Amino acid sequence: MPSASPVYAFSSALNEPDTALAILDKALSMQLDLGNAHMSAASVTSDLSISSSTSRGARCSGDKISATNNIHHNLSDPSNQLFDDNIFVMDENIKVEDHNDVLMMDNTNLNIASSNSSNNITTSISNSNSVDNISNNSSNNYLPSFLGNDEFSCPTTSALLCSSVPYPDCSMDSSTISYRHTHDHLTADPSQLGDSYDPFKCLESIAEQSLTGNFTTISSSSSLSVPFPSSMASSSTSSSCPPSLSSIRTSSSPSTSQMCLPSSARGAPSHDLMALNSQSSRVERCPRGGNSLESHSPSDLPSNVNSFPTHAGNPLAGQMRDFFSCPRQGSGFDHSFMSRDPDCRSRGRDMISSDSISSSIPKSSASSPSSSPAASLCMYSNNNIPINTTEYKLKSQHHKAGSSHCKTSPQSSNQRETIKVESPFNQSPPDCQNYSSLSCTFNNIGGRGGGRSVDAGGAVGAAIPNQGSAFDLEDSDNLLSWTFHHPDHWSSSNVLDWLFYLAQDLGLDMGQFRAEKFQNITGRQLCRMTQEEIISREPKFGQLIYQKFQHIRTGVIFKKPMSPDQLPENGCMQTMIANNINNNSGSHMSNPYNSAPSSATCSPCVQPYPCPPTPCYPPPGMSRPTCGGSPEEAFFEHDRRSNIAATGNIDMGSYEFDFIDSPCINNPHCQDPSQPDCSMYTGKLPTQASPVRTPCYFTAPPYPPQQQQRRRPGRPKVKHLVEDARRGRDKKAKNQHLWEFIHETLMNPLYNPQYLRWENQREGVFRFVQSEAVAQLWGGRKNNENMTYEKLSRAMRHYYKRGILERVEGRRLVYKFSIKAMDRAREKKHNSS
DNA sequence: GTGATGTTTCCTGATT
DNA sequence: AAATCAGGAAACATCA
Repeated sequence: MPSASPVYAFSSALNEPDTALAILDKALSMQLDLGNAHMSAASVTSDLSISSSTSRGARCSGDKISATNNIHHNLSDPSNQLFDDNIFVMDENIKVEDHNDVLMMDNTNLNIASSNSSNNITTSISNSNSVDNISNNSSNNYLPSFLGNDEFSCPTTSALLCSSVPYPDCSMDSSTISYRHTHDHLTADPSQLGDSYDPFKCLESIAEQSLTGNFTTISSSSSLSVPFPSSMASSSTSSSCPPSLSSIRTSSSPSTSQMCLPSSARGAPSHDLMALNSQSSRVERCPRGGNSLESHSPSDLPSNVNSFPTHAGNPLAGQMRDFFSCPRQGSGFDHSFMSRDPDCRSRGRDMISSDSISSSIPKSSASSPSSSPAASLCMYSNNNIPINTTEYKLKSQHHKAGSSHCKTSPQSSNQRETIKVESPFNQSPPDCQNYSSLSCTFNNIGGRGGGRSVDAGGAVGAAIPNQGSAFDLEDSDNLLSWTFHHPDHWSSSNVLDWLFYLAQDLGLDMGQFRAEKFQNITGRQLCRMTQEEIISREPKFGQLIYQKFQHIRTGVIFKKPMSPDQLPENGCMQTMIANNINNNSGSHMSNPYNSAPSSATCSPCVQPYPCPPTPCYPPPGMSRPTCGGSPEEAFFEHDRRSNIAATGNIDMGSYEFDFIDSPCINNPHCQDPSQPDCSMYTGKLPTQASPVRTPCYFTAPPYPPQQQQRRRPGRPKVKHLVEDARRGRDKKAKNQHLWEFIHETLMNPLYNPQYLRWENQREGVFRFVQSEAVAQLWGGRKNNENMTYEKLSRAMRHYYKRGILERVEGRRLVYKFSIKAMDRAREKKHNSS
């Protein structure tokens, strides 16, 4: 513990609402990532300050963990007088996105708790009522080292600079810190700034440093503890709101919870979900869902709600990501793996397999399956334009049928016939391989634009993200990626997602859950593992894992595709999902795989059945003309559906064909003209006596492995397949050159230093910090979800010849812009400004 | 339609 | 062992 109470740079400033908001505004306008600093500041100030940061500060960090820890820290320090009885704890999962310069705050679990005793300080990290337990909880990886836990992420550079919070283990060195040469107050060692320290100037300087590229790198290896000028330090104020702020009492603990709103928010309904932004936006009831902001007392918090920081950002869409800082590596346990932040996890994923990259970065916000409180934050710009409201649903509050967005579905989903197909995996584990080419879709009710609920092995239902296409879901970090594939086709990351999903659903103690033992296990491998083997990896929960996995393996249920007349008029998937949920209001909620099995057989391909590429996988008993589109047609359908999902015009009544999982794709065997016709398909179902028609297609098992034709080198021909894909794409973004994108990303404090960082900006030397994450960003820019660092790096290497990049010998992931490229980048920036 | 340019995809092999 | 690097080859995307 630090010997003296830290004086927080922003604390006193935040005690003056106008000043606080001004600072925050400034930070926001600069798109500045304050990292932990702001939250730290917010957390140690009074409720008044928190109310400011509720709307503004979250943008800066999203790292509630440090806030909590700082609260803990301060409460533990009897000399600290900064607290009174009204402490608001900003929970994690706060994301703020910046759309058109207007703040949008968006959080899955905005828990505003208050307490008048330290023991009730909410921490949904560990769900502990005891503050002391927080630091002792082994599952909490994020505590500052001065609390006795080494797993703590250092603040960002800007946070270090602008915060006087002592981070003993977070040093600045020449590779991480650049100061703008001309700023006097930053040219010196920050620790020597003393009374000259000015948070405004600090912010300004950092922003300029980040955005202008006019740097001088200096070396400093000292740990940073910027002394705050005594003149600015002051103790916290009372719990009551100052005249300039109105007060909102939160629902769960009205006696103590109080949230001070900027005066502009006065009159807003106290129990409605709000976004607070006193200066650039107003607060109103959300028009769509009517969800309420729920304030939760500590006891209200689900035990597992914050087991992982939820990455709710959407970098692929060019939006701000949340600023969760990854836990630091290197203490014997790979916390990047534990982290549900895909950025943090990407390292772990990299170690797992490159084929799991597609889910490294979410494309859409989606609540964690276990997230309980719904939150829908609505922000309005000054011109009353609603800003990209994102909703997170309560389990019981999905899109209501008949809402303005959905017409009522005439057919409730539970009336659909379901078919239970005994999984061919229900045999002893070694048999799994015999059916390895099974390509089934688990994605059969939601379709594009709809979420899904899943059952992690018959556990419980899950909240369904209401937005995003199926592909979004797969890509997102909502732990549902495994639902897209048959267990035997799970990648190692699918396995991890399932494990974490299971853990969350069952409320397993993450501190004891050794999911990392399955880090390199694919679904097939898991399929082959005996109970003993699983238990040997995970002694505590191994049996449970085994049982749940067997449940999934053997309990695959497919639903019959709906005929057109069963579809909602406008094909609103949300309606269907809502109905599905509403009609499954029992304890087992809307589980597409858990419906009562039916003896009904799958009807022949109901058009517009998206058939798999033929001649490989027509559903058994189906003729090619009905079902068999060419691979190109199938691709068109796929692409068309993607577009539909993107536009919200959802075409209904079809299964999703799992292209990703299709063993046909890139499988020379499949394109063998000698392959039997679809109807002749010989793959066997476990119950061959009563073959059923399902969207689950079989092909001859690849075992014993056949001699596969070697693929010809080069990019495969997919002529005419991308016509649809072209539509609607942002040409400008799409045509951006890779090197320009890289440079732009480097200049963006949202991604630098988290994804990319300068090694020497003046020289143009930079390094990939999270190579796959950058690749995904690039892929997002180009609407190419299959982008990998491997491919990106190939494109980068082409630049060597063209004189855009220069080789940096001996250093992995390090590249260097040529002078020519740097000049061009400068020129471009100059022209654009 | 064509060619140029800039990737993208896949590959083999080497290096770290 | 896996990630990364290097670079060939070919296909694709876009633009002029």
